[in-house]
Amino acid sequence: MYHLDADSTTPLHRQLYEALKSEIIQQMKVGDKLPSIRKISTLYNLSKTTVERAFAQLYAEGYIYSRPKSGYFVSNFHFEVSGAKVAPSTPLPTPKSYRYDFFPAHLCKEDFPRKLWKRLQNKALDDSLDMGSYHDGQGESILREAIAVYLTTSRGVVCSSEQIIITHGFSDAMELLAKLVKGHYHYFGMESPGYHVARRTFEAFEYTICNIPVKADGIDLEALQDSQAEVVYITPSHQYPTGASMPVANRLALLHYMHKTGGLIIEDDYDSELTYTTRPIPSLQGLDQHDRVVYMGTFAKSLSPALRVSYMVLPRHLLPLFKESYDAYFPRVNIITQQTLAYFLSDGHYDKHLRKMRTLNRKKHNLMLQLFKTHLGNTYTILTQGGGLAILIMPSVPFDWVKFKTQCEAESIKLYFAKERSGGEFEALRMGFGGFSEEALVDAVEVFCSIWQECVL
Amino acid sequence: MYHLDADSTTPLHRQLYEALKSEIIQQMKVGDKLPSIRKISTLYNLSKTTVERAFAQLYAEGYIYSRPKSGYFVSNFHFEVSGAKVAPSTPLPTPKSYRYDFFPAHLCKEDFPRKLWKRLQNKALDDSLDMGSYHDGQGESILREAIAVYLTTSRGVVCSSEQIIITHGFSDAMELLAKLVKGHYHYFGMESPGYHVARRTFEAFEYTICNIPVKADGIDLEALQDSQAEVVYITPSHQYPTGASMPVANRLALLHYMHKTGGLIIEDDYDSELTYTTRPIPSLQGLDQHDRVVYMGTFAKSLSPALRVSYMVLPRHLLPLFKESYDAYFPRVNIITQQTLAYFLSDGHYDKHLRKMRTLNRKKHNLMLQLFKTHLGNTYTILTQGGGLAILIMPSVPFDWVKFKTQCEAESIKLYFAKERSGGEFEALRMGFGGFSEEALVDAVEVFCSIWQECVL
DNA sequence: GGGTATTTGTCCGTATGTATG
DNA sequence: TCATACATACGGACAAATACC
Repeated sequence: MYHLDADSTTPLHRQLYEALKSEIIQQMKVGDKLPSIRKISTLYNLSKTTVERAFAQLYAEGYIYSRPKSGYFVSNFHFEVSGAKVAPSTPLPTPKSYRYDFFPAHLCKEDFPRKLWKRLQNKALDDSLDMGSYHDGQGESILREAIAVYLTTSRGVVCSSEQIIITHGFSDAMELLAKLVKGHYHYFGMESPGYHVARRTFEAFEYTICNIPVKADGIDLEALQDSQAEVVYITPSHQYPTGASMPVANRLALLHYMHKTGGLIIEDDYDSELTYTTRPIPSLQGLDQHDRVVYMGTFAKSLSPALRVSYMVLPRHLLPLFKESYDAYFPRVNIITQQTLAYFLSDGHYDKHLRKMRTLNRKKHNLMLQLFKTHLGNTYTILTQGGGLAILIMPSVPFDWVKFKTQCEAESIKLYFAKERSGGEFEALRMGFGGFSEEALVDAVEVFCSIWQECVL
Repeated sequence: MYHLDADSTTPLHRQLYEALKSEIIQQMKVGDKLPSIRKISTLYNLSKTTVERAFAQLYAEGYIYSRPKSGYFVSNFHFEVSGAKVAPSTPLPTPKSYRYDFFPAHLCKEDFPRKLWKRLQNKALDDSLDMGSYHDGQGESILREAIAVYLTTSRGVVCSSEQIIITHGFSDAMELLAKLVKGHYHYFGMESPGYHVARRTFEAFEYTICNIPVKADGIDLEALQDSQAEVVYITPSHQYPTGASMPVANRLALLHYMHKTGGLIIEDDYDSELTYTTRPIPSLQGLDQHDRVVYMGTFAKSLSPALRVSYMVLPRHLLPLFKESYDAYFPRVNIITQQTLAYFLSDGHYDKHLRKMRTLNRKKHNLMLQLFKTHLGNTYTILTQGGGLAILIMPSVPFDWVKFKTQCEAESIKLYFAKERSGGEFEALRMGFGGFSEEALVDAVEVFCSIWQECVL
């Protein structure tokens, strides 16, 4: 006899379903006949449909089966009653939040064009944007067109929109590429030191990694030619993390070599928009005459890392392969975002925004340099400057790294190291300035510098 | 002698830079000395800084180098003059657009809650959302909380927010998982027939694929146990594409087997929200007592495929592995979208929307069934119904498939086949109704039916 | 063992309160 | 405020299986 409450908020058929289910699990055996619908309906004073509905649900889930005009019976299943519950998982570490976070790729939240973006995204959602369909997996063509125009005029990239693929970040683009040329290439040349995300992506797809040293003028071409690398990843404008810029001579030599060997160059142009002393250096892709370059760019550094939009420009000869293999129906970025960004670009807002960001960040960049000069005397060397969102710095005198790390942790300063040697000895710090306002930057750097001074031996 | 136009919109230093660059490339040799800054400035009546700036840019790009107090000289580079231009790429096929597209996963564009979404996304962008930072790579915690609540109450999934990962689509989730458990498992069990995207993802990561046949009650458990599969992908609520529902008995047996062997079950609950005859069947994950299930869900079928938001619920024992390996700073979905969706869920809009969508789609589902009955007589068999966004149909009489395909193409009808045999013989059609309005559906199905009738032999 | 009354699942139309727009 | 839509619940009609005489 079950207890059914007509006044409850849970409907009667639901209550009956639960009651029957637990009875079936606990009391009944396979093949047992359930009371007929009519019996239950009269017994509990319910409508037949109500009972019917409870039965239908039990049937749909496979607890019972019906023999028409005969009755419902318990299906053939066995519920484990053994107590063994889910193993208690090891407690997860909660990420600490820091007072001063020198993350080398943060932007200042005030610098994002909120109001404008709001207007544009409202407009995007108005314009009969079809939210019911799968769109072009390569990205909205209106956005790809806008990016093609930008790249051609501002970055010297030679391309058309059909070569562009919209991705949700740099690593997404790298994964796509790694998947695309898998089987065609096996050796992946990587700047060393270089951006670990690039290395890891190709590692995951089981390419053999060739580490090529980086010199003052970028990747070492002789070492590259001595290696087996077929696909080589480079950051020619502003090498990550050393900041080296690759001169035209090397660019041309690299292009020539890759043309000769049939290899591929991945040009990661991650922060080319942010140069503070000269105009941005035109892309390597623009010098390419033999279709050997995959160009990668992003809006993370110049507009917002939270938007999650990057892009990749494929060389033309890879397009047929791409069209064959990609999922035409699965875009990698939200359509509203794509449409909004397209407006942002084609209405000329992006150019304005870039100029503004360059000025703002140049100020902070110079401010940080100034602060180091004032507070650190001659105990340090600057390795990288003149662009991006961070300055690379290392001690030029004996230095107590261990104490330094502990102290910074104690003062809630989050640091980012450019290179970590096995012995726990650190070579350089990537000091990001983008995430701070000017006042906050002064504050943070001064705390940092006072600890630094204490650790000079 | 260059022509410099002071009235032009392009700045003078830029004009000079271009002029010098082309002269260097075309006329000069390595080591040649450039005219001094002063000489040029007097010759063209320019300020020294203007000339300096042009030189600085050429220097930054590596065309020239400076010997202090001596002059600027042409760097050691060689520009290819050989004509070999970019190979003309093979012309790409432009995707045809169809008059009647029976894509089995489209929704009706009018059904997306535009106004509400606009309001919520404006609110999201107001609420001091930090667009300057990288956010939680696992997904915004507020969204994960909201999804956890929904899954627990509506889908019978037992989970907390820390188990949830926000992805930009189903295949994204599958890729993450394939990468995560790589090395731990090697054999991937796949429903056959089944969703090819799932198979392909694990193939790309070099798992060995075991195809397990599907019977009327879902995947064949005996065949599974005879195979080597360690990780098995299933769609228990509504098998893709056959529509089979897995009874409790089989669910429990599968869970037991996977517990015994230490394997993993991937439960793809892609369209569980859309059931038209019964309430949604509770998830298999909820029956799991031994932490063996990875649950996958999506907003593509119920809200919008263009939003690009799906999610995955990891079993607890995989969390430490995940935390170690994932990129903490790279969310896979735009933060504004995540925040907006979080509001949509936690304010109760999603539940309402689901009810509405269920009703709308049920109508279209029934309408399509009715139209088939009226126009096709007894020449067909329905294989799947009662849920989702498509009905599976096949001829029950001899049928001229070749003529049918040609005719449909001629009438601009886009069809989707559930299974394509090697010989070009087709077994069943997946007829999507979600993308049509009711009127459009009547129109489309009638055209379809008239062609069908002509092809009955 | 065959006819009949009864039981049974199934299908269909309908009323009511609540929530939505 | 009002009209509509929807989930819930009700009862009758039908036909097949079953039980009984």
